Amino acid sequence: MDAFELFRKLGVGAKFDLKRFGQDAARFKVSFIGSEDGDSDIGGKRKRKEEERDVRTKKKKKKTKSNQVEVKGKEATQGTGITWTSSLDRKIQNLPSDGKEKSSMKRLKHLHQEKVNRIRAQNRINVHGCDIPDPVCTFEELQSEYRLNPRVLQNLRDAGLSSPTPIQMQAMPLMMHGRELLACAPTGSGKTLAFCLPLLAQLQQPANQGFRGVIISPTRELASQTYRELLRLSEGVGFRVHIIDKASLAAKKYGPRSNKKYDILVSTPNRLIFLLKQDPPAIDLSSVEWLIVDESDKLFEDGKTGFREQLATIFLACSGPKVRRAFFSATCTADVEQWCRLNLDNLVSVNIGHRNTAVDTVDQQLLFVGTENGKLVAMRDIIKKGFLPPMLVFVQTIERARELFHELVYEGINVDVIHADRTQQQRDNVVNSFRSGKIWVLICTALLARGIDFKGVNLVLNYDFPTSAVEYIHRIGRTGRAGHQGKAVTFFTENDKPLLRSIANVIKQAGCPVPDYMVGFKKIHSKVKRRLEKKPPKRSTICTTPRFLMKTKGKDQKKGNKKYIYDK
DNA sequence: AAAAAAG
Repeated sequence: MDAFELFRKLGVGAKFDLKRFGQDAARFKVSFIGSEDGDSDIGGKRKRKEEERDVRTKKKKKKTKSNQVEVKGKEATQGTGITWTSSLDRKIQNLPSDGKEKSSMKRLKHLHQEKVNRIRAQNRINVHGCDIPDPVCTFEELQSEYRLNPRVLQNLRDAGLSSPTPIQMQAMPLMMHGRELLACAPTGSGKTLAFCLPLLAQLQQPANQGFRGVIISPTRELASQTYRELLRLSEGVGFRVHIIDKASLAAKKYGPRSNKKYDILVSTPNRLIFLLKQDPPAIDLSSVEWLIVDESDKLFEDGKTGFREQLATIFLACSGPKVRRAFFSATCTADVEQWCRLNLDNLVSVNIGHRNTAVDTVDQQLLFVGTENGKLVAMRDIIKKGFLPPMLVFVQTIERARELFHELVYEGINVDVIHADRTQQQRDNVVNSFRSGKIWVLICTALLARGIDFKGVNLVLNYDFPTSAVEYIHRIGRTGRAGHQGKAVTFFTENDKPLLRSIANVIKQAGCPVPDYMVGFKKIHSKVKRRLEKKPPKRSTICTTPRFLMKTKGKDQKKGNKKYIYDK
């Protein structure tokens, strides 16, 4: 038996008290997000934050105490058989033998810690928090250590996945220990699997008590992608995974008189809220054990029409005593981190590599195109020179997406466009055609900027300059996924100067060359930055057809004509 | 500015 094996044997025995944990969390939660009077403002006023901090300190003390108590028997882990390695200390203390053996145990422990540190360093895993379980190095460990259904493991192999990515190595054991976490890992590095696998492992098997896992995504396209991923993973295991496609139909399916025969729900926020707000509520989330917020920084977006309030409503609806929360994204704002530190229970944060950086598998270029009209010229140039499809083209607004589509549709290439103003049917069709290669060039808004995993996108073209470095990172993350190579070209004009510096820095940090003068630009004030995110620079219309050739439609031509001002 | 419920 090698040292590591011996260590593991010694570590077995201490059980993690989920039940007790859950009750604490329940009390914790009520005092945190809102209250009975229906205040659902996440992380609202400073005053409340102060109170919360007090509660938190008290709770921390309590936790430490309960951690030392080894709970055995029925109520211990509710059958998850989780090992809690921190018990090794106690075992060493209690060893009846002489000091010699004791010190050799200590040496073993030290060696083990060194090994763990090495694994984390090699995989650029940075962790923050108390009592963090060791990373796993193989998917098989999920079966041996955490009782993952062997069929799921088989499904993994069938999908050609052989070993976990860094985020999976660390996030999976954390979730298996029921730890609330904030995870930040690059685009295309396997975050979806990092929460889907432990979710399936923790739920163990189908149960007829309503939804126990909920995953929230910012777009329907991402929700449906995650849904399909879950279906594939859980094939043959019997979990009932659902997605809300028609809110009105769903009301009947999940309402108070339903049979509760479902396990996992994937949804966008508003559809879920629509169900929650019915009287009586058309869905019950009180049995939820895991609430996973994908693209968490996006869903934390504040403001009158932001997602944040919606998320708060959902948090409150997950009122069960066992609810655990996990946040995943490629980018993380100080805001989200602050909220998690204050509101999550004994938070662990996991970062893979440096936060808010672009992947280095994308060859990134900035291209000066002079004026708005220069973009169209440069775009046609790319097409004329020949490019390797599929290509994704990002623009800033729905209107501009439409305009660019009209300009390119006659170029003899297979081009289509997707944005939130298209029907669900159209959106689904477009995504499917792009996936199957029927469309070579897909023009899109921020709708496709996050999370979407198209295999083998060869070029991401930022036709319009992104409004922030974060948006840039997500857009170009549609290519260069899972270690593959990708390319991104970003057009810029004189108008885009304010944000040029911050995006040039992202590019430089990822190891791609940028002209020195850009990085030398003055840093813009954060106030200006925020304003740019909300109000990107005004761009003239995308159109090359002289006005006298334009068809006018109906009586509204005065309004219509205004759109077609010829860009000089 | 985009996204998110139907209709």
